Amino acid sequence: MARTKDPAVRTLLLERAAGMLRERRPVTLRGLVEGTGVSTMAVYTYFGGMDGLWRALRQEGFVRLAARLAAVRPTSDPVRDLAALGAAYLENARESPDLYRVMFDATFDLADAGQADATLLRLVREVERAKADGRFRDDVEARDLATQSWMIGHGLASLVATGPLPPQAIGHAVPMLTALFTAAGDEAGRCRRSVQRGWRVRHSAA
Amino acid sequence: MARTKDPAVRTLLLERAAGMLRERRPVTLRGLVEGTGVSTMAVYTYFGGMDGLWRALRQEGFVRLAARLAAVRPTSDPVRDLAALGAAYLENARESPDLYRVMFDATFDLADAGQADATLLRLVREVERAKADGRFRDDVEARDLATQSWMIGHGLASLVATGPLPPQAIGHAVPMLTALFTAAGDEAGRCRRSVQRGWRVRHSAA
DNA sequence: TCATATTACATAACACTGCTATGCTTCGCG
DNA sequence: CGCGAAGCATAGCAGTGTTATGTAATATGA
Repeated sequence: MARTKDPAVRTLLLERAAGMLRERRPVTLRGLVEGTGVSTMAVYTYFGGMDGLWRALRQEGFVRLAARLAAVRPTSDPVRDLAALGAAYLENARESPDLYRVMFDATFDLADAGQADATLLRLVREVERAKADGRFRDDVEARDLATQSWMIGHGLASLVATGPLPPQAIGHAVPMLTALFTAAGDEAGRCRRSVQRGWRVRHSAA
Repeated sequence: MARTKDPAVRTLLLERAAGMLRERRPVTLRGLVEGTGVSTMAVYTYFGGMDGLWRALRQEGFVRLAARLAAVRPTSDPVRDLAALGAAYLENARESPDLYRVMFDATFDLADAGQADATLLRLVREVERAKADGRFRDDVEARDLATQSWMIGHGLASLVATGPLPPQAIGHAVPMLTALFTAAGDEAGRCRRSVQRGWRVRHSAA
């Protein structure tokens, strides 16, 4: 029909926006396109406006998060893997706290809800695997326990990313997840070892 | 020295800003003073600018939260009271979710940190009372357990206020707090009953 | 008591924001 | 081919927070 869009411009703008976010510079329309050679209108042709850019940025954040969770290789210990997923979640939030805040500050879009649901599904699967292994009681609703794990992760990530809690407070995740999984039926000592092992994988190098 | 400030104007603006926030209207400088008879400069003489207004609004939010927590009358069961504090916290967040978001969205100020610390102190005291009653183990750090309770409350309040989780998800607090307090040493059945009792006080009427 | 200085406040302008209207250019497709 | 639709640059508009300037009111010291 007519001149076609260049996908490179889209990723360029997205990358640049993420960079400005990381450097704590205000992400503004004119500041975004400055120096790139493209005009302010590009933001409208590719994102439909600044709202669309923020939406795309949130989606990008969820994609990165999903990649992080996918990189957690399952072992023979599903409870360990649950803790490893939590560690990956928090590591991701700690590395780009501003992006994390963008993901959860604005009121949720339907597209965001889908992305968030996909990441939650990863946790649900792991809980189900733990149930199949007899680690959790049969009456434990996988989705409930996954949601509760998420809430712990988000509460921690949010309070650290926003400022009220110092970064080292992330360590609170270990006893909290242990308490949650033990209450779900796992044997206390074994649970603690599993959680600590899953946690260390991600947080020992840092 | 000169003309003196009228404190009524300050509270008027603050009240009006809270109202606009509640009605989900954008809180803007000109929109704030429109119809009040006062000029835009009033915001600068009383708050030093919009940033100051937001700061005052956050502080107001913490004052309301503190009042809510103070309204929780201690009983002979400190674990029940801990749950009641959590319920009050979440009730407050649910009643004015936008104010809650304002309190925790922006990066923390020192003044906000002080306010937040004061509310946390209420939890610490309650945990210490439970320890004195022998409900929790002696090696439990009161401040740690209080912080963890807060994280659960905030994670829940944040995810509900922002949108990813539906309001009924607030019920997750009961099993989570039970798991946390049980892990701290409280006897499982008794803990569950205490938490449920403390929770019901606030959430049965709603 | 009264002059003075200081403060509150109103008006208007400024720099910035996101956005849109208007052309021009460019290329896909019949 | 050529026509028309889409990308895209320019400029302008409405809105934002902020600041400069002038004026009126009033606490304070003599």
